[in-house]
Order: sequence, then structure tokens, then C-alpha cells
Amino acid sequence: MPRSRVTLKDVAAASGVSATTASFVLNRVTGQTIPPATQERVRRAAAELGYVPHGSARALREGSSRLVLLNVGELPVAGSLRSFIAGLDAELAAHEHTLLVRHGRTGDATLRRAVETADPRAVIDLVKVYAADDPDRLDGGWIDGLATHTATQIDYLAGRGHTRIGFAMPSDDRLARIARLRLQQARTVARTRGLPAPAEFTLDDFVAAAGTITAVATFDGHAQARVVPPVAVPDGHAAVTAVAAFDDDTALRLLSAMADRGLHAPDDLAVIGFDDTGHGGFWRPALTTVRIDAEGYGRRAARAVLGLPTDAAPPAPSTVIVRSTA
Amino acid sequence: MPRSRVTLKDVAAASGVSATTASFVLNRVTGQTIPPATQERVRRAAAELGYVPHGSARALREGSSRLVLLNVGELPVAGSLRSFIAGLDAELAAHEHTLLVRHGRTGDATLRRAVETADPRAVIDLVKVYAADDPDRLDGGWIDGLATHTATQIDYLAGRGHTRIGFAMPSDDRLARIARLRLQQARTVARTRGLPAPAEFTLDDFVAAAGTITAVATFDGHAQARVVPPVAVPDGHAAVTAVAAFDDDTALRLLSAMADRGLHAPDDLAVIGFDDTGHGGFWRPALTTVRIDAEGYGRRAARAVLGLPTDAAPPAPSTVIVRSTA
DNA sequence: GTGCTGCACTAAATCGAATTAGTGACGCGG
DNA sequence: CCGCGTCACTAATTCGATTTAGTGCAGCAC
Repeated sequence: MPRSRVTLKDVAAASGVSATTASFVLNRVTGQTIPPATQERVRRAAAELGYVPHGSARALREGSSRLVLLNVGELPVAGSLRSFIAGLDAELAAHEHTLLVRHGRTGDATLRRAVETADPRAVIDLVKVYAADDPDRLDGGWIDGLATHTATQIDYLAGRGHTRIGFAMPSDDRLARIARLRLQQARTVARTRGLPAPAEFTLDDFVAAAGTITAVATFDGHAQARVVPPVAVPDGHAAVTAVAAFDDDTALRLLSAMADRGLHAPDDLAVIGFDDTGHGGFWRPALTTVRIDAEGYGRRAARAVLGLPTDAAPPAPSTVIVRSTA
Repeated sequence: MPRSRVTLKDVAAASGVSATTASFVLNRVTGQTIPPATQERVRRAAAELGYVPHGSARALREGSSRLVLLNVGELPVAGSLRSFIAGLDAELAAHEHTLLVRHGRTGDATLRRAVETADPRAVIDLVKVYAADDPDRLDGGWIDGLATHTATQIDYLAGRGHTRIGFAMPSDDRLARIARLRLQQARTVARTRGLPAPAEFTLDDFVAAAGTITAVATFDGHAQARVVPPVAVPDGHAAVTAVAAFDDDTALRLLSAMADRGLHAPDDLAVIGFDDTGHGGFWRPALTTVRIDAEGYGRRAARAVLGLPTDAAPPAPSTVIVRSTA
């Protein structure tokens, strides 16, 4: 029985009022005096007929749909992004909005097309947020929060007595911008704590800054690690004793390379991940990492895009999940 | 300079024709005779003014928007789902449509709300596809293809001389329905090949069907594995020599539990994953797994929802990525 | 009884594109 | 020169909800 769509007019007819009145009632428009009895009639009719407002018609009239678009590009939906999405979605739903996500290598053009056809109320472009500083950010303070989470990570290592720390960068170019930001933050934290600046290294070329690490490996970019012989620590340099990784994935790759060389965490080298994905817990040794209240940031982002005050209910501070590698 | 939206009327005015004509030109409506010169004028005006059709208005008129909604629920966007999305998106884009994804624990109600506000041309609900047989499936044959991919997995093990095979089920209830389907398929394949039926086990209770495995572990549901003492193989039963896992994640958990017990793959027990996520390649030993041409299925799904013929260009057959565990 | 206020509503316009049903001008056959 | 068809367009309607600008009536003050 695919009877055609129930419109506002149908509801109005069924309850013996005009569409205008029906609209006023169903949208709880203020400044209108409509007796409770009439309101009740309208609402009952709407419920009985199973009326649902037509999204496109409403969007046309209101100027934009009640959708919010989140562009995640090729970021994996795991760990904190998953929670971020959950928080965002929940808070938006609480305000009659819906979250929809765009995935994939998004040329600017495809995102624009998506925006044109969905006509969303707002767009949160994480790819852009990650790729550059974006003055009017809608990420709920996600990027800003990163500094304190990085501090959580470095402080844990420092608290364990490590002073010569390495910072492992991801090999994925798309993450380069934010990785550099994280590295700066790590250095700032170290300076504040009176520690030497963390040594930067990428896993593609494990030799890192001035040979400050004792293990060397190169990666073929995808999955397999190729191991090359160890490098002597040059005179005047001390070996790194702990590594803070850009994220869990980077940490896991490092662990994998270490295992290939017979190195063991945390004894040979302590490793701490960042932004728990759950995967790290299955590794042996299990990865110590930092957990972030991404859901809180998601909720803040939602409030930001809807123009609501974001001061209330700040995200919880990040914490260290202590497992075995550091 | 937030000059207001450029509408079709603006384009019409700028090129000295009516909105009707402009619409005909821009939509390449057949059965209309419009001289190339006029067409050129309209198109040029559209380009110069930067006209973009208003998605909501078009949706209102056409009956639905040019969006396609994919509900992935809490499935991780990794491995084949990522490729599925890529293929779906590309094929839809080629036909002027846009893919948008819904994430998260989706009560039916929230999905419905999303559908109401986005008013999409079609909805592909993977959660539903995974949870039950769905007569008019729009998944591009994904579920159907599973049988042949399962065969790829089992056949590889058989080809290596294994006859007593276990099938490791995921501990996640949300995957139970599809896991059972996979198990049935594995058994069918085994029967066809003259092998004993694969033993089912879940990682939550590793003891499995009638003690057919030599290692025992229980999991706390999230990340950590708790190890309990080994169980003797009961009389009249032979130990499993190889395990086909429901997916890479399940395989990795198994590997993790084995490492805790000092068991080594493939010697103590061969393990093959399913649906390469890339992660498996970083493990030591690196996980052997099955790769699926999910992108092809995504493209087929796109054609299915758009009502295009899906016969052409079937997805490529699945292949085994041989690494170290089997 | 006139003027005014407040109540309980409604007609009509609006958002922007697509589409149906034409219209006027011109050419051509008869 | 009449009739017909084709060409090159266009006016007007439609999709469904929201919103502005009212309308008609009752009740009250003066």
C-alpha cells in the first residue's frame, strides 16, 4: 500500500484547521495563541496519519537542511574519531539535527558537490582541520586539546624517568601537517619540564635525527617492514630510551620493527602510543597508550556548529592506559 | 561579500532567455530544439555567475535528493568496507549522485530520521544486510560473494594439507548473524572437498566445540586476553591444525592469545584471516589473509541502487595474501 | 454605539528547480 | 493564400513546509 506521502495539508484537513495552524502547532511557534484543544487535535491527527515533515521542502524554505556534514577523508574511523563521531551525532540528534559522514579521497570538488546536494546546515571538514590552521574551526577544540594530550603522553614517559625521548612520526603524508604540530607540542612540553627536545624520526627512515636511536628499519610504505643493520650511536649523542608515537598505528609499526630485530619493549626501548584504538591491547607486548575523551570534543563540535554556547561540559582530560610497552 | 545564491532565474536573465529554457539547456533535456548559440550563451552565463543548482529545491521537485545513504552502524571502516565505500562512491559520482555515510549505534529511529531529513534516493543498510536476510538487497552481491571468498580461505588451508580445521567466530554479538552464515559456508566448502566439518569456536570461550583445540583462553570482551591453562584433547578427538578466522581482527586476537601461551603460528597452529585490513601485516608473525575486491562490490551496489544493469564488470575473485601464519 | 484589544485562526507568498502545456513566427506544400 | 508542421521559446504549475500579513469576531471601556 504505498499510499503517497502524508503532507501537512493532510494533517490540516484531518484536524479541521488550515495548514498554517497545523504548522504553528507542530513547530511550537511562539507568539501564537492556539487553544490546547486545537493543538491536541492537530497533534493527534499528525500521529494517526503518520505525518513526517518533508526534509527537502523544509530545507528549501529554511535555507538549509538539518544535516551536518563531517568530512573525514581517509582518516580511519577508529579510536578517537569513532568516539568523536558518536559525541557529535548524539548532541546533534538532541537538537533535531542529523550527522552524515563523507569518506574517501576527497578532492575539494567532490566535497563541494556533496555540500551542494545535501545543503547541510554546517560542514566540519576534518581533512582541512588536519591539513592547515583554519581560523573559524568547528572541531570543538579538538586541535587545541591536542597540546594537553601530548603533554599527558610525554609526562608519563618523564615520570618513568626517561629523559632522552624520541617522537615517532607517521609515514603517511596526509598526516604530516598534524604530526608536525604534535612534534612541536612535544618539544614545548619537554622544554617546560627541563628535558632535552624529543628527537624526531619517521619510520620510513628510522635513522632519525642525528642517529639518536639504536635501531634502524625502513618500511615499504604499506605493511611489511624491511630491517637493515643497526647503526652505532655517534659520539656525542646518547641513545633514546623511550619513544612517544604520533598514534597507535605508528607505535605498532615501531613495535613490529623492534620485534624483527629482537628488541623488546619496554626494556630496550619504551614505547607509548596515542589515541587508543583498542588494537594495541592485543599486541604482545600490549601497547601502553593515551586515551582521549573524544566524545566530549564531538559534543562540543556539535554545539559549535549549531551556534550554541560551548562553555558547559568540557571534555574530560586525557589519561594514560598503562599496559606493557612503557 | 556573501552575495546571495545564484539561481536559475539569474542565469536566465543574464543570458536573455526564460528560466525554462535555461533549465532545458543545463539539464540537456531531449526533445527540445535549442540552437547551439543559445545553449552556449546559457552555459557561459551559468559558468560566469557560478551557478550551482540548489540541492533541496531539486530534491523537492524530483521527489528525492541525489544522495545515497549508507548505514554502516558500528562496523569498522577498514579493510573491505573502506574499499566498498570507495567503489560505491566513485560509481555514484559518475552518475551525479553522492554517497553519505551514517555511523554509530543506530536505533532504527535515528536512521529513519536521517532518511527523513536527507530524503535520499536510496538507502543501503549494511547493518540490516548483516543482521538478516533481506529480500531486495542493495549490497551489490556482497553477501552472496561471501561464499566464494570463504571457499578461497578454506581451500588455501586444504591446499596446505590441513584437514582438521577450526573456524574462529567473533565475540561481537552484532556480527553473530553473519558469522553464522560464514560458518555454514565454510562447512559447505569442507563437505564439497571431502573434509571434516570445521569446528566452531568463539574466542570468548576458546574451548570450542568438544575440545578440538589445544589452547584455551578467555577474553574480557574488550582488549586484554586472560590466559587459562591448556585443555587436554579429549579421547576420540583430534586437535585442530589450522584455523580460519571470521575476520582479521578475530585472527589477530587468536594470535595474541597464542603468543601469551607460547604457541607459534603456523607450526603449532596455522591461522588465516579474512578481509585484509593492513594491520595484520604488522604483526609478528605477519598474518596470512584473504583479500576481497570490495571496490567491485561497491560499484555493483551503486549500479543496483540507481537501477542500472549490474551484469557488466563483476568484482574480481578473492585472493590469498600469503604472509607467515599459514 | 464606537473604538480598541486580544483571540483564533487563515490566505497567500516564498524558497528554487523541473515540467507540462502551450504560443508566435516562419517555411513549405498544395 | 490557406493550412500545417517545425522551431525556439515561455507562462504557469508543481513539489511541501514556513512565515508574513492579515481577517473576522467577541468582549470591554467609555
